[in-house]
Amino acid sequence: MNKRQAQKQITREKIITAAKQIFIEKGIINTATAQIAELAGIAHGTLFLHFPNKDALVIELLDVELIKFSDNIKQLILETSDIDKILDQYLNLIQAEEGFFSSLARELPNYKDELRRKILFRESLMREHFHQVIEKGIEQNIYTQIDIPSALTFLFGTINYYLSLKSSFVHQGSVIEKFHEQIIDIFMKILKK
Amino acid sequence: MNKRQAQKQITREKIITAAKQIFIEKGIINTATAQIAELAGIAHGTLFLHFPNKDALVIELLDVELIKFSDNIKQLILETSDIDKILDQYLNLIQAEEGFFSSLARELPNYKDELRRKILFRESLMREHFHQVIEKGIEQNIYTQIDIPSALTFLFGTINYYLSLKSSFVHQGSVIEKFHEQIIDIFMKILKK
Amino acid sequence: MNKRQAQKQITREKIITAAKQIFIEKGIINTATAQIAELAGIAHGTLFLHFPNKDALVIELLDVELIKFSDNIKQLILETSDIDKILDQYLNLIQAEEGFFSSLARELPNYKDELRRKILFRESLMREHFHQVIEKGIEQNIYTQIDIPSALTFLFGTINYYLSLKSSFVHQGSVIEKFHEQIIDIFMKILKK
Amino acid sequence: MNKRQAQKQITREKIITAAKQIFIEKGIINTATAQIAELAGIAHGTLFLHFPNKDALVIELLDVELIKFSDNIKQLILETSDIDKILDQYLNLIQAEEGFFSSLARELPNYKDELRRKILFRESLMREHFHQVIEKGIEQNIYTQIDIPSALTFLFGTINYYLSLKSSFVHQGSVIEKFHEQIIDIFMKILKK
DNA sequence: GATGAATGAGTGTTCATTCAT
DNA sequence: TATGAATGAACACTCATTCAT
Repeated sequence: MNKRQAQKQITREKIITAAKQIFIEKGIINTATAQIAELAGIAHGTLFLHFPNKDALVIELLDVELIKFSDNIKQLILETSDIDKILDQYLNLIQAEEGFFSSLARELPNYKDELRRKILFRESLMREHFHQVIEKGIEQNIYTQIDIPSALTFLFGTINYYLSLKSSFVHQGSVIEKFHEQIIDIFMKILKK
Repeated sequence: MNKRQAQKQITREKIITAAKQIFIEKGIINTATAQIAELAGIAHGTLFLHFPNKDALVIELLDVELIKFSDNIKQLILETSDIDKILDQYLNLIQAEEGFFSSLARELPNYKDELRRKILFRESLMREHFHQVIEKGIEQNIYTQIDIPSALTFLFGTINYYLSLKSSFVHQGSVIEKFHEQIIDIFMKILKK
Repeated sequence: MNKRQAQKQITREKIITAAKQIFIEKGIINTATAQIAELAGIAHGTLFLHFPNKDALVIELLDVELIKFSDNIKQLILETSDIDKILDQYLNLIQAEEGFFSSLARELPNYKDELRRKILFRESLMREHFHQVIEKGIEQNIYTQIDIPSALTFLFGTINYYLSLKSSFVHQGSVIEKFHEQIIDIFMKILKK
Repeated sequence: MNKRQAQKQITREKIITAAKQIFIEKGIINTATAQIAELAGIAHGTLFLHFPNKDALVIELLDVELIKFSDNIKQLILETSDIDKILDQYLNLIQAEEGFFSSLARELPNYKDELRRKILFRESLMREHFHQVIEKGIEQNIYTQIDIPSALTFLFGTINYYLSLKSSFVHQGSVIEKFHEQIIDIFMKILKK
């Protein structure tokens, strides 16, 4: 990569970084592109040189984060097949980026169809991982016969609920940390024979 | 109430009715106050005579609906103490106003603190009702010893999740209807001894 | 009309007047709506209260002027049936609003289809008047047998050409005045037996 | 010319070619320089290495074309001195590049003074050719005594009118072809004794 | 000579709120 | 009490031109 390309990459990352920071602090929907540019330390127009429109920036921002997250999860599942350990690590990963996931949970229902579908597709990949592990557990007679998709919606729905209303559950600190054990307990209760 | 007050009341109700209709169709956040006024058949300025600002209108709108809903729930609980029957009826009530609750679930996380707190307070009253019934069940050795608040968050969180992402779960028709049985099944599983 | 309506009408006219002035000075296409509002002495947003968008303002502006003009022409044609006298008066009328017609000739080809069609429809009404008078003259054996539409296109085309390139034909003053006689002479030559 | 100069010349021609294509398709005024560069297959900045600004590019583009055209006309006039034959050929030449001349007629009135003057100077050379032929015809008593400049303005004005409003006269195909005969007929009528 | 990333002023349009009528 | 015209800051996006590489 020559200096030109490197510089471009840096600018692009400055935009993503600024956008992520704002996304976490107050959400992207109600943030002007001019503000993002200002925080990134670039001209307003420059933003549109790197992203054709605001939506594309949001997609990129979310994609980058969610792929990182997804890779971590895959790794996680290779290491163990104990649902409670996986779930424990999963919650730790969310907690590490809780600001991000909290914003995502809040804004997701308001995204345009295409964008929402994209994000939910990533989530469905994650569900897939969990699904397989639980399925194996059922075959091995560790867990009860259960409608796995419904059980997972309970799990993801609950986590989503905590995240989206985070500021109502905790004044500061992490919601996920606070309810970490309860989430695991209840979910394991659902799986129990 | 004299004639003037009566007239004022009528106008106020026209606004609330119009706002509710729009709230259900497309949410209030992305609706201009001018549109609400137009649908209500009043002048734009009149709206601000009855509500100091847009937020106050939203508060009022939600309060009216949620109180109605809450009253129904209270009634419900007096009639039976079977959690599955209560839950069944509870889901029916939500389904009857699914457009409303779907919009609420989508918009709630984006409301300003005060408004969100108000709404969640109403929800907490509902939790209270469920809490008592479950507690009694535990005492009577029908249900297992469990952290009731956490279990309820699973319940409300899941319902909220279905509602807020309704359009991703069903193309038309009711999400709650579609997942009615699963919700009850999983929740009863949580309570089971 | 009450005071409210009167005030609204005044504002509307302020916008039209400002728009017309700018239209004459430099054309509307390359003028920002903000500049029109500023010249009109109103807030930028107010402009869009009176016209849903810039195009609608242009349409209104042109319609008002062209209807005035058209009415004058109708009157003219009732008074005489001598083509040279009618043409003489026609050119006087254009000259009286030469700035306007010069801008119109310059911008017309660049308008969007619908708007251009609207304007050209007004012009076609004018052609109609001329057509009838010439036709009568031919029947009365005063003018030669000729393809009237083509002859009129020569007339309107030429006037349009002078107007659209006005600043290339005269440094100041009126183009139409300068070429008044030549236009009539050549056109009468076309009609001559 | 060394290799470097040759390369420069090639790039310059790529730009002109691309610009001409766009000029014909949709006019230059409403086309971004970036698009021209893209079509030319060069970097955006390179364009400004060859032309100090957008206007200079337009000047060059038009100059190249108009000189070609002018040379054709000169040739034409050497071959015959019948005005109707010259005019016939002249219209054929315009028709062969009708897209170009239509764009020119539409945009010309909106060019800045200097540019417009330059273009009109080329046109005046053409007028000169016609002028001489007609003058000779008058001396030879073939045509009537007439104000030649005015007559020519009728001719050029009319052609310009057809070209600038081309899309209003024909949906597809050539305006000039459609009105070819009428233009000649009327113009010959003007010259007739 | 060629590149292409960066600039920043400018565009038409929206909308919660105010206030004279 | 009701009206609705007016406000003006805010928005996403464009584009001719510059300049470090």
